[in-house]
Amino acid sequence: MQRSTRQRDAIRAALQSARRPLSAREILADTQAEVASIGIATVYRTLKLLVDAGEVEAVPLPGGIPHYELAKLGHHHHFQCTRCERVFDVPECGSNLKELLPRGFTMERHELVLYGRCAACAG
Amino acid sequence: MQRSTRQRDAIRAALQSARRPLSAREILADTQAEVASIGIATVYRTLKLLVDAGEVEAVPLPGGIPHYELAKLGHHHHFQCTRCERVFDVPECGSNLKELLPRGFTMERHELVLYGRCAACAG
DNA sequence: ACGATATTGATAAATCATTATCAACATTTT
DNA sequence: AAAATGTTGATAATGATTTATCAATATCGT
Repeated sequence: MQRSTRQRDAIRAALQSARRPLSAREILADTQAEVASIGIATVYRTLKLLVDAGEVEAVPLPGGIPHYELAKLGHHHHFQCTRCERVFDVPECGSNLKELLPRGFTMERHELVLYGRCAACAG
Repeated sequence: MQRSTRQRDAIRAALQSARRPLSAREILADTQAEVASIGIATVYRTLKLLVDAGEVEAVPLPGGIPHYELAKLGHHHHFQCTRCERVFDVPECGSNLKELLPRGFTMERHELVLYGRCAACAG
């Protein structure tokens, strides 16, 4: 049976309050304020648990490590700051991507990642 | 001074005839027809050379390894087949992505990758 | 509170793409 | 052709993320 632990609560809370996708290391850093002894293994284990439960989704990034965010945010895309490397959510792009496909190809999903400077790093 | 070798010619030829981005391993496999003894180190070394020379561009993929294609193909996007993993080019999407940015963010570039079945795998 | 057992944390190990090493070899220059 | 040196290929090493191990600990049902 699955148990409720301070570590798991802290990881869920970190994902909820960040309002942006976090890497495993970011989650570790954020949760250490709540559970000082937490280790990286627990972060990875819990992320796997939450992803398998459908509570969290992995965000794959071109040339980067996966980030994680709460599932059920609706379809949207991501922005990664080229200076601080943080990832942010941006709204869906709306264009009809299926029109781009060569004949005979079928589309299941798409990933769009914008790169640039976030507000904090733009100055 | 830089020398012309069978290996380098084979790698250039593979990238030219593929007409789609290739991974290092795909390039190795394709060039072994021409130079049976070619090794993976030579593929990586030559790719680095060609990228530095501006002749080839690396295509970063979400959750995947970089693929390589000839530079100066103009702006476009990519499609990766979820079955055979091959990557294909698709035209630029055209929508105004800057509209998606939060206030204060600036955009430098973007990566769009479509996923699905290619014509050969769709059946 | 107790017992059963799920979970944790430190760290060793696994994974895997990429790079470094270096003797053998190929190419270019003389 | 011979010398000089750039290149190759096998493989060891690297680097970085992720997973496995296992004794110690925390949680939950009784």
